[in-house]
Amino acid sequence: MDEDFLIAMGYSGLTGRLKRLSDSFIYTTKQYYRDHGLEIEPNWHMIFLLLKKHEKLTVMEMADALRLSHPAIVQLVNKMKKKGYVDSVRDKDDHRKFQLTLSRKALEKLPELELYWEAGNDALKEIMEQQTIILDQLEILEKNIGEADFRERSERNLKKYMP
Amino acid sequence: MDEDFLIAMGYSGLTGRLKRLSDSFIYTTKQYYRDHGLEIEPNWHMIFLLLKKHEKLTVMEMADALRLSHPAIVQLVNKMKKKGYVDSVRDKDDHRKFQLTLSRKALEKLPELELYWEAGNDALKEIMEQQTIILDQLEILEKNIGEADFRERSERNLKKYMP
DNA sequence: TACATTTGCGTAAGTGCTTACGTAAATGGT
DNA sequence: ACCATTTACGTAAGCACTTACGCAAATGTA
Repeated sequence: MDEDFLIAMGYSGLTGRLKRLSDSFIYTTKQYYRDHGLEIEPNWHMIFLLLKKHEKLTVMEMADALRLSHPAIVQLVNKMKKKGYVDSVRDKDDHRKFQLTLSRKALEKLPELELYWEAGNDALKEIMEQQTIILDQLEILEKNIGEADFRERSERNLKKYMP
Repeated sequence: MDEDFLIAMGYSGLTGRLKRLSDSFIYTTKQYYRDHGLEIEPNWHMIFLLLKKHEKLTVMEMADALRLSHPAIVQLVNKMKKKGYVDSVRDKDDHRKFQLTLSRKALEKLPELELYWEAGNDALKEIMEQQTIILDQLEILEKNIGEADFRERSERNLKKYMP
């Protein structure tokens, strides 16, 4: 059994492979951070970079920018707050909102963190063999899914098989 | 805020995009199955197809074929057993092992399930615009990660930045 | 201005993977 | 034949996302 069955499956192996690949990045990144005593989690760098660029954002603005659900952001940000990387201030005009910013601690740590992320990017480039094809290909998938997702398309195609 | 920040991030957005894409497949597939009253979960089709091909396998053999950890298989298979799709028989020669097979119920349902999977594959082909580039590109990533994973490579690259 | 609707955020429960650890059965060396 | 090591499987805890639901604040409408 030395063949990778998911690869052998062709099209229908794609979704499993995406999950497997994504997880492999997440878990090795976690290990990487832990080895160096960094008290951050794998996906926090999205938030760091987002807040570095936009200064302050609300939960919904972040969810919108990252195309994630708002509870995903809430969970992420809560953990970052607990570690003291994110500050949260209630909006004066709209009391439902909280303006989120990078804390002083986050700004101080940022230059160091960026070294680790830079090394990660280099690793990524190696793995991608210095090419961006996969990024472009993913963008096509994302665009097509945006127009009609996997469920909708499956539904339509199902009619061909079940009259 | 109409730009997709993960895409705008370039290389460093890749891992987040893989996660997002993978999840989108998982959740829409779950919805798809639920809409049609199928009592199966998104990733069970890997097991169905694997056992269809190999008749009977142990947990470790499956983990090996799918390149997943053995607890992943145990969890999957336990749920499938609970729904009556998988039978488990203790190996006569090696009492640590269990030989897993598709149940009678699974074999009866298989032809119907395969229609739904076929429609899903067609959807996937649409999303991929009838091309296999992305599959080939993923295989390159998988191969390179197999040789040295993201953590190892990051570690090596880190030395360039931290003398 | 009163009231229904929308919006922002939060919590709960579910899914699926991982790593870490534990136990029992098989294997291997002397 | 014994004991240490390896292998197979299982369980527990953790992480990251989702959908579903709830509440309070803002908005829109008559």
